[in-house]
Amino acid sequence: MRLMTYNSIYQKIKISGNGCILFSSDRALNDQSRRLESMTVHRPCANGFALLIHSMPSPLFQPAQAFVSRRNSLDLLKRFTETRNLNLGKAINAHLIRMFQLDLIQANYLINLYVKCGQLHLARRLFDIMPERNNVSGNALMAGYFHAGFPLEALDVFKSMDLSQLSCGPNEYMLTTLLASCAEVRALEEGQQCHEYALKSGLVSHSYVRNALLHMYSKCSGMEDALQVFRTIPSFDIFAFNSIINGFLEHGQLNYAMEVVSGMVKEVAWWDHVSYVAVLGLCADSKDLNLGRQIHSQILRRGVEFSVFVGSAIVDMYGKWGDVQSSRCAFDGLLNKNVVSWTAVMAICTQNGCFEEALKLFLEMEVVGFRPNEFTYAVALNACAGLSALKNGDALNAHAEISGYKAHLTVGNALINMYSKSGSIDDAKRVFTSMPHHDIISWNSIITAYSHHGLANEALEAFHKMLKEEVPTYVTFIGVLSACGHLGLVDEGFYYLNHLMREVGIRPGVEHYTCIIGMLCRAGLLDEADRFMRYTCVDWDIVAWRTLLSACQVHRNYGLGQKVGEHILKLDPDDVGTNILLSNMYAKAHRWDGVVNIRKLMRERDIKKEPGVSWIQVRNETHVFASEDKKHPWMSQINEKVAELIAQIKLIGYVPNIGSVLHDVEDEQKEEYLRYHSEKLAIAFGLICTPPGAPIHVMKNLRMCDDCHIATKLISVVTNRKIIVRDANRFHCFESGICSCDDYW
DNA sequence: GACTTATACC
Repeated sequence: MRLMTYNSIYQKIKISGNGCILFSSDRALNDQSRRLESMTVHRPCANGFALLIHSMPSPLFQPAQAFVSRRNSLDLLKRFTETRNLNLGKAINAHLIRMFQLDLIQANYLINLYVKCGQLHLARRLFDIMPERNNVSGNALMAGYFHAGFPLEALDVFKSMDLSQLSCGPNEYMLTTLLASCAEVRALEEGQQCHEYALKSGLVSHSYVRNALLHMYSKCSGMEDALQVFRTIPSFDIFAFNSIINGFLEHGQLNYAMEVVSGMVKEVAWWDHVSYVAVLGLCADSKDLNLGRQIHSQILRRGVEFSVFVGSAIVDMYGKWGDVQSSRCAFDGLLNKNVVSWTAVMAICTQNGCFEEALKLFLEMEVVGFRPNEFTYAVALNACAGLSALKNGDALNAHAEISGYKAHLTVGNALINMYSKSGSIDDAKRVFTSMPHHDIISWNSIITAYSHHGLANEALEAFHKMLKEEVPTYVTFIGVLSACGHLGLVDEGFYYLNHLMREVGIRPGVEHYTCIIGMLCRAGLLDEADRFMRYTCVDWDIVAWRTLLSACQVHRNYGLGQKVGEHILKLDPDDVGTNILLSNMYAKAHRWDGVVNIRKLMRERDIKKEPGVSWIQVRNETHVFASEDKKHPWMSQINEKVAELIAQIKLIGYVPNIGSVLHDVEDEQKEEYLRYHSEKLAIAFGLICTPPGAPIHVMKNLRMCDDCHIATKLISVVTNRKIIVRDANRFHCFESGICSCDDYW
C-alpha cells in the first residue's frame, strides 16, 4: 500500500516531467498523497514539491528517506528560475543542504535563481560559503550586481575571486559582464586590460565580447576606439550598429550618427526595437522632423514591437521638437506605460512651459498606481520651480523624503532649484548643506540661486569652495559673473572672463558677455558698456541690448537710452520689452511726447503690452490678481487692507509715484490707479490670509514697477514681514525696509 | 550543465 502510494506519486510527478520526492511517515504520506492526487495538472510539480518540502521541519514529518534526483533538482531549479519562484527555490536549497547534495553546478543554478528573483544578498551569501567556485558562479553574481545597478560591486566580485580557481581565465561570459561594468563606471584602464586579455585569449572573436568592447570604448573614451572595434566586425550585427549610433548620439556627433543610420537603411529588415529607439533619439536631437515622422509611421506599419522603450522615445521625440500636442497624443495612445513614459511626458510638459499639466500628470500617475522614481520627483519639482509653487514643492519634498528618493542627487539638485525659484533661498541652502554629496549641478544650482537672490558674496564663496572639488562649467560662470555684477566687482569680473575661463577651457558665450554688460552698467559705467558692446566681436542678442537700455533708464541716462532703444527697434521693431522700457524712460524724464510717440507706434504695429499679473499661493491654492482686478471674492477686504497699508506707510514717508502713471487724468485718480497694481493686491491678500510673521511670496509676470517697489519696502516695515517678490527679472526680498536688489533691477 | 552585450525619463 505504502509503496504503491510512493509509486503513484512518483509516477505522477515523473510523468509530468518534474521531481520525485519520497517520504516515509504514514500520516504524512497519506496527507501528502491525498493532496497530491487532487492537484491540478497545471502546476503539479510546484505544488507537490511545496507541500512536501514545507512539511519537513515539523517533527511529525521527519523524512526517513527523501530523495530528489540530481537531474530533477536541476530541472526544478531551472523551472523555478524561469517562473521566479523564490520560495520553492529556497526550499530546494534547504533540502539540498540537508541532504548534503549541494554541488557546484546546483549552487550556480541557485545563485542565478536568487539573482533573477532580485535576492542579491542570498546569492552573495551562497557564493561566499561555496567551497568551490568557477567562472559561472562568479559571472552569475556579477551579472546580478551589474543589472541591479551596482557595477562597482560586480567589479569587486571579480577582483575578490581567486582566479586560480578558474581552470582557465575568465570566459566570454565573464569578460562580457566585466566590460559592461567597466563601461558603466567609466573605467577605461580596466576596460583596456580586458581588451588585451580578449586579444590574447582569442575571445575577441566572440560577438558578445566584441559588442561589449565597442560599448565600453564608446562610454569611456572617444568614438575613435569604438570605431576601431566596429570595423573588425565581419558581418552586419544589429547590436554593434545600435551601440555605435548611441555612442555618437551621446557624444553629440549627430552627423556621424546619421551616417551610420544611412548605412543601416539597407539592412532595415534586421532592425530591432532598440534600433528604433536609437534612431528616434537621433531624430529628436537633430530635429529631423521628416525622418522622425517616417520612422514613426514605419514602426506602426511594420508592427515593430511597441515596447515601453519605443513608446517613450516617440513621446520624447515629439516633445523635443516642441510639439507638446503630438507628444501628449502619443503618450495617451501607449498601451504599455511605465514610470519612465510617465516621467518622459511630464518632462516634455515642463520643458515646454506647461507646468500645471506636468503636475496634473504627476497626480494622475499616482492614481493609476505607478510609483514615481527619482527622475519623476526631479521633473515635478522643476514644474513647481516654473510656477514658483512653493507649497506644492514643499509637499513633493515631504513625499520624496517618505519614499526614500530625497537622498538622490537629482532630487536634491531639483529641490535647490525649486526653493530658489520659489523665493526660499534659506530652504535652498538648507537642502544643499544637507546633501551628502554634491556634483557640478548642485554647485551650479546653489551659486545661481545665491546670485538670483542678490546674495553675491555667498555665491562667490560657494564658487571658491566648489573649485576645490569640481571643474567649473559654462553655467557656473554665468552665476559667478552676475554675482560680480551685484557686488560691482568689475576687475574680478574681467579676471574671471579673460583668465579663469580660458584656463579651464571654456569659451565665453553671449550670456557671459551680457553679465559683463550688466556688471558695467551696475557700476554706472554705461558708456564703457556701450563701447564694449560696439567694439567686442560678440553676437549680441536683444537681451544684452535690453540690459543696457534698462540701465539707462535706472541711471536716467536718457541720451544713451534713446540711442540704444532706437538701435534695438531697428533689430526688432516689435520687441515689447524695449518699447515698454523706452516709454517708462520717457515718462520718468517727463518727455510725454516720447511716451505718446511710442504708444502710437505700438498701436500701429499692434504690439500689446502683456497685462500685469501677480499671483500668490495660499494653502495650496493659487490666487491670481490682474491690475485693477475686481473679480476676487475677497475684493472688499483686500481693498480695505490696501487702503490701510497705504495710510500706514504714508506716515513713514511714502509718496505715491504718480509721475509714472501714463493715464491722462487727475493726480488723485492716478494715485487710485497705483493702488490697484496687481502686486499690491496680492501682497495685501497674503497679509490677510497668513499668520503674523509668516513670509509672503508673490510672483509677477512683468518687471515690478517703481511705485510698488517703494511701497513694498515700507510695507515690510509696518507689517514686520519678509516679502519676497519674483518678477520677470529677478527676486526682490523686502525686509525691514530694504530690498535685496539694492533698488537696481 | 549554468552565467554574457545595446535602448526611453534628469
